[in-house]
Amino acid sequence: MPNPFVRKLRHGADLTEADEAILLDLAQPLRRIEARGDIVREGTEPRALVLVVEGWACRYKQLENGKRQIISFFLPGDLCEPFGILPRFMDHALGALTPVAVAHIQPGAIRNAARASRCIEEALWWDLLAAVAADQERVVSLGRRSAAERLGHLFCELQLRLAMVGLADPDGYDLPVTQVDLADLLGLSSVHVNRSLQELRATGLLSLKGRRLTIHDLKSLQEASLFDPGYLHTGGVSLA
Amino acid sequence: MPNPFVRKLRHGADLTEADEAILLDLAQPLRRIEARGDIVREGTEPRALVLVVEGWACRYKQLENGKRQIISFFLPGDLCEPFGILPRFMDHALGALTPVAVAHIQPGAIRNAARASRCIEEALWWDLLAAVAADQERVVSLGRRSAAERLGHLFCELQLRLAMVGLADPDGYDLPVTQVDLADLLGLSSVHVNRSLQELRATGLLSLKGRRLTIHDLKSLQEASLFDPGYLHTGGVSLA
DNA sequence: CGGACTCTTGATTGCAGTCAACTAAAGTGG
DNA sequence: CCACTTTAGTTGACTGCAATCAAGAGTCCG
Repeated sequence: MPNPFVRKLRHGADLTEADEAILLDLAQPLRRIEARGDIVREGTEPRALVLVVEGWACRYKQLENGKRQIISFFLPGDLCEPFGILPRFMDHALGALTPVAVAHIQPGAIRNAARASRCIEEALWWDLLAAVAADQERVVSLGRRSAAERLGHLFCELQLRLAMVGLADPDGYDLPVTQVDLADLLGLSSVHVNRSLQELRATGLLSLKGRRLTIHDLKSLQEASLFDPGYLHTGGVSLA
Repeated sequence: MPNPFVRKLRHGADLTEADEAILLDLAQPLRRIEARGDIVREGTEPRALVLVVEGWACRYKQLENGKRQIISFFLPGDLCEPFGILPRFMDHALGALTPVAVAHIQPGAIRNAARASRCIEEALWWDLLAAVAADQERVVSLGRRSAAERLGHLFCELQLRLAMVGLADPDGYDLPVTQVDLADLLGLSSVHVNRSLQELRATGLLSLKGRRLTIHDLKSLQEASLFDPGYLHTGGVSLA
């Protein structure tokens, strides 16, 4: 299986073999982090962009009052910050939800790759746009969707994103996170996540057993969760 | 007063006069939209990036169930989408909260400006990072902060952002939006916003009368709202 | 076979939503 | 200039979703 980063970017532009070689080169030396470890701690000065190659990670913030909010999930192939730039310091942390392997990339190297190939540039911008769209859709979930809708919506989103890197079957995928993680992403308590999951199972639209999520009726689940399958811009973008 | 776009970008890099001239040129022909009108409707194909020059605007999504969620506020000087790219279609709408004046910019023109000057490139990336950070902080608010904290946090954020374009006094600023708008941004009902505002006024940290917000004790308000003044990266970024 | 998570369930509490009525302010038009 | 309308803000009563607290069951793993 090719590198998930390359594999995902193919959805954003028609990459040539040369393009793919450049990208593959970027995603090179791997660092492994154990489950629940921090990839980058809050408040530190980042030295490189983080690309997730294996496992699931997240961006999160630990509040003074003890609560945790996960801002985004990162799947294999996901860049944890916008390409092209490094923040002066981390205003949030990057954490591993499962054991992960990451690559560290210099923004300069990515910008060079983008300059070298119009397709790479297009693909990277497309990826950035999709990441931003997913985060914004999370705002909508947190603000105006019920607990069950939030869960359903997330499951639809993950189905799409995992499919792009070949990690989803047509009827579901492995969901290697705990209910506490889901709660911290969706702004709920873990108890309420548990009850809402039961509610979803009761609809017959999906099953969740162990770490395996099976979606029996994606179309209906999307409707029930107010999910718009187009928002990740799977159709690409235009550099205009 | 100089153009707010230029004025804001000065915080992200040391722009030369030539840089500023280029940016000013981009922000040129103005289009006016009445309060509550749409700048760009959801589902349409955008033809240019939108830059807000005067007035307040927002990104929002209208749900099937009738609810509205505002995803971000845009102040004078704000670009409504990441520079450098156009989405194929709008998965959300851009609306005017007050009468606004906007400029339409071609992503190609912006990318050219970024290529022409390292400082412009740096400033634009810094701006993108700050916009993303603000959106992400909103996720934290929606997920894990109480109603009063959300309001207080927002007021602190706006103080900072407005100050960057010279639209805030040291002790407050004009807040030209309704309580319904605030509710739709913060994921609350307007009734609850009203009550939480009274609660905030009762603390003595701020007053809000008519369209004028006065912050009596910014430091305390920041602490009460779990606000981290550094998160907008006012210290700049590094292209590394 | 502990021990530590994770998940599940029950009981209770409370924050925030909904519904509804009313006030105040600001237009609008005859 | 004054009825009339519209919009924004305020208040009260009630409801309900989701948080919290607490305890028990299931699972994984050293």
